[in-house]
Amino acid sequence: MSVTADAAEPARPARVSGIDKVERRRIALAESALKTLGELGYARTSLREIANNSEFTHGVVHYYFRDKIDLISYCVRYYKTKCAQRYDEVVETAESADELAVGFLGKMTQTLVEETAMHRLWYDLRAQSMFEEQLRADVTAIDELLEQMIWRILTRYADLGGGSPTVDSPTAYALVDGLFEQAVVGYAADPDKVPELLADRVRQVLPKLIAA
Amino acid sequence: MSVTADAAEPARPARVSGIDKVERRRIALAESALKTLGELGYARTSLREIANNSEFTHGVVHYYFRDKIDLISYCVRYYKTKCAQRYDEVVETAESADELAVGFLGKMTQTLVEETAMHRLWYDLRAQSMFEEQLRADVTAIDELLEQMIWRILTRYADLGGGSPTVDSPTAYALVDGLFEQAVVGYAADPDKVPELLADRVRQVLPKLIAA
DNA sequence: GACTTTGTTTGACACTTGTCAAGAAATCTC
DNA sequence: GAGATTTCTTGACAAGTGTCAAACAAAGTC
Repeated sequence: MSVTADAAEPARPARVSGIDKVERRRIALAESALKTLGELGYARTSLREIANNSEFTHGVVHYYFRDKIDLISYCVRYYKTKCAQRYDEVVETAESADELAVGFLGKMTQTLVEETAMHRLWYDLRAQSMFEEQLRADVTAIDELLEQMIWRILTRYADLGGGSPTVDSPTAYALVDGLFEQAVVGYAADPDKVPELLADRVRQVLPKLIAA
Repeated sequence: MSVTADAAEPARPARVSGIDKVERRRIALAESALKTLGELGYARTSLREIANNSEFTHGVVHYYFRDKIDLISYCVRYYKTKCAQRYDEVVETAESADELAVGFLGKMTQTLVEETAMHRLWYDLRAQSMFEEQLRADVTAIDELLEQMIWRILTRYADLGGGSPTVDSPTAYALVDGLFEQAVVGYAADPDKVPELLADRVRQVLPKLIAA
């Protein structure tokens, strides 16, 4: 799936390198926008603020994106491609249930700490999607992606342990996501001990979701 | 605990009925504001919009609340008092684990359907609290309240079943909350079947959280 | 009934927002 | 290098925001 947004397309000749350049600009703008969005949240982020925190002017933003929703939507889709395969390596290399659990928990706490802003933004945007239908499609797409990710981990974990999951995929995702969101919210208020607590809790819960 | 907000207090003589009236106005404004907030979400709700959807003018809002944050904060605290004892009756009257589970699930799906807007708002505000420190104290207070609520249910459920919980209180809350938030988000996109799915999933998970 | 306090309306302020358009600058094409 | 095209800057617009203050109405006090 392409991350190309159907933005305002100024009549452009068939020049491939030019299209690439446009796409690179869009990505650069999206990355800058994501940084600002992650810090300020959806509500307090304006196009001008995004432009100020970037090397571009606010006019450029409107040149590459039709409007604000178009930009945010593009950002969300771009972001999606980054968090999809976060745990894939762990899933593939682990040779025992324990090893998988440890690797998973490690990556989980790592991304909690290192990409807090992105996770904050994700939960913000998911909440916004309940009020703004235009965000809904992109948000549910990411949600499905994350659900599949958790499901891959859980089924592999069950396989390695010689068992099988006792909950379905959406349930497993909701449970793990509940723990993770709790950690993200708690981390914003006071980072101390939150990663360890998250790891402990997920470690406690995982075995309850499979049976021999 | 009082829901009195430390708003702008115009020098007021010791007239008790007057204080009550002020408090009643605040509550009326808060209720009106909550209705608008629940529909539009935090980001898109302005003081004027709140005033328009009420019987008051926008000046009155500022007369009873110092500023926007003061109003929202008051609303959140007021809201808290309403969801605290939602399941208390069920917990007290249930005489078997099954009866408790059925009652709990019933109330849960009921509030999901009947108070969708409030739940949407709650998840929105919790996300906002990650960006706005002024909301944090009120949000964590509610989170603790909800956690205690879930814990009361789970321990009673375990008691009635002759067992005891196998997870601690924050974990239990995160798990149930994850399922509930999934339902709220899903309900906003497409209400069909969501309540039943929620009930099914919680029913599946509950037994996994206790052991004989 | 005059007077003070309390409550409400109205209109204004300074500011930010998204959006756009006109033109300058850079880049490409021949 | 001339001319066409793409990219970017700048400034403006209308609309909406939170906040506030002055005028007005209501109610309570003596």
